Amino acid sequence: MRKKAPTSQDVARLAGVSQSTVSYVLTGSRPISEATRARVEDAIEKLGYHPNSGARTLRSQRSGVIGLMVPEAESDDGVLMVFIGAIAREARRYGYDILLVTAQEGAQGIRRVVRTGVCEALILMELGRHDERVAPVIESGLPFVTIGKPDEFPQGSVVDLDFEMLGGMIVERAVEEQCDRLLLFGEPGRKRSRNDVARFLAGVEDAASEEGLEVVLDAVPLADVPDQALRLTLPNQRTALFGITGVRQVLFAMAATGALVDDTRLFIALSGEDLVDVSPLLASVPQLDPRRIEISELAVQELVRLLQVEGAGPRVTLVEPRWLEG
Amino acid sequence: MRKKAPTSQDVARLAGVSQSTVSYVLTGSRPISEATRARVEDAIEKLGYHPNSGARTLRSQRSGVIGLMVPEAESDDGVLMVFIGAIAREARRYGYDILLVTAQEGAQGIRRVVRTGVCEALILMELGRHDERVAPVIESGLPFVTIGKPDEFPQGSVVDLDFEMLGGMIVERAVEEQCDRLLLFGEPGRKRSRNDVARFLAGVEDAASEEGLEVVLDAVPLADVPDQALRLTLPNQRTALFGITGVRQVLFAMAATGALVDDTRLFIALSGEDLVDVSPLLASVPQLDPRRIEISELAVQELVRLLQVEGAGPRVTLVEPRWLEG
DNA sequence: TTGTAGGCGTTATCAC
DNA sequence: GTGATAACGCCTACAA
Repeated sequence: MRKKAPTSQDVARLAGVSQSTVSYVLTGSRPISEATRARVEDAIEKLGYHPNSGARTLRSQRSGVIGLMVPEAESDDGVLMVFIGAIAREARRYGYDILLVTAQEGAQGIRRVVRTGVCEALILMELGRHDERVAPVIESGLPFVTIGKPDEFPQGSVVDLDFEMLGGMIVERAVEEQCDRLLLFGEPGRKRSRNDVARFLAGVEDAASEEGLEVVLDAVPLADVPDQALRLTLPNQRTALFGITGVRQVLFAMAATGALVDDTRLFIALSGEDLVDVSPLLASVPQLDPRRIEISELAVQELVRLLQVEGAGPRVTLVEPRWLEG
Repeated sequence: MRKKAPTSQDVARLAGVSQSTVSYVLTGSRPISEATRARVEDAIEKLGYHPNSGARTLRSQRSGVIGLMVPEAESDDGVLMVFIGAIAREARRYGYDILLVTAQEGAQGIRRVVRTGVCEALILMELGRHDERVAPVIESGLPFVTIGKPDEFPQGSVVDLDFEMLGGMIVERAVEEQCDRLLLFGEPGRKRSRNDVARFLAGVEDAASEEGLEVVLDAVPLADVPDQALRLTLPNQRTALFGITGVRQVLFAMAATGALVDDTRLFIALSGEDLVDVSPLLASVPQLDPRRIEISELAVQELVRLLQVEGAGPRVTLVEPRWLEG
């Protein structure tokens, strides 16, 4: 048997004040004497009162809900879950809830959550280059933040990893580690069209030409990894191996061929995927932290700023990668 | 510049009917003549009208939002994302949206989304044995479905994998594959306290005693996998290796020691984690599909039934595992 | 078959 | 410092 939730009317009655006073206590939009505030808060506590979301939304035009546009997860995608969890938690810290909008719904879905007023702001993840969902977002006029830097985006704020710096950092590290060559896997060459990959490669190339480091792209096409893993290293050289995606496949193949053993000839560094689930052994491989939690939290904070600070304009925030040593 | 969304009033004006008629066209709760219905739908189309969610919720006490209680994702957890994505998509098919309620919010969070009326139903994932969040859910009287079978749960519906059958299936397969022993990893022995693990082991033990198969639990404690992988097999025996969690770690360690090669002595079968991201080589390992997508969809369908079918009672649905061959 | 009107529970503008 | 009161946009009896 579901009993009706108490209303502010009930609270008012119990506290012996008018209904509007209850409202003012809640919103704090008007000074209230200590005495009555206490009485009202008592009554709220006693009744277990929570303001009705529908009514509040209807009246104030603010739903307290942020729409999160999530990409279609292809098979297991743990990375995504890290973002989503962090976003949801951070949003709650500011009193907002997260509503999922799946990529599958497309532009139509955006239009729906916007027009119905379910969401008062949006966070967009993994936008394509010319994503059909961008138009309705901009048209809606709602504040939004994208995680992942699109090519151009003057209308909403952007939070992303500084991929260019990431490229510079791995080059720098390779040099420090006495390496002559840097092998990049995870198809960075072929996926150059992606904004983040392009920025990463730009960072690599800039730094490499400055340091005189040889860079080999797509040294290990993921499909052929098993065959090629042993050929990665050259005699009398030390080689740095770095990748952001496909890390597990590459390491697995290398483990199978025994290539992981010789660290006089091979320096491995990684980014992007959690490796402890692959093997505790890899805990000692230096990793460039892609800082997904920080990025998620910043995205929420930025959105809250756009929502709450009068006249706040969009801006771009790039988060610096960090070395995590085993 | 955010332009106000059109209201049903606007639609009514444009269609030359009363506001209530628009409402009736939308809800279908009253017969409408073809002529006016067409005019109204035209106007709706023309204005891009979507009914205001706040108003509808306030009036009807139904928000069209399902709360999804997600567990705290420890590091990368791709499995979770599969559930969440499938749940969100299926919910949309029935006109519902998914709102995230993080485990971190605890019982308080449940109470909040319930009392404020943001959610009209709940899906609960990964409940602990005596989860503090259960009480407020039951107290709320809202319909709910749990994914994962708790020990006892007469109040809400349950959808879960049939873990007992899973246990039987791996034993049966091991026997078919001429194996003398079945090694289980992923700490099934130690985690016997978990309901699903307990059911799985019960299934294994029943079938094994019937078939006369030797079963070894925790043969490979995950932490020691590298050392033990080679000792797994015995001469002149064929051994079946099966695990649900920690699959990647075990396989990686076995790859490194070369233990994967000899399939005359080893039969590997797995469940629970996607392995293609570890290596395409593993695509040929037979897997017991834990059917997460089906479970997610069923959970939503079950919840919709509880919501929409008058007098519908809670029920338990167990989904059968399936063999996926490479 | 359609229109009129009341109210869902808030917020916020008037008054006092 | 506090109390009435008018919307917010929709649903749904009640009339016609």
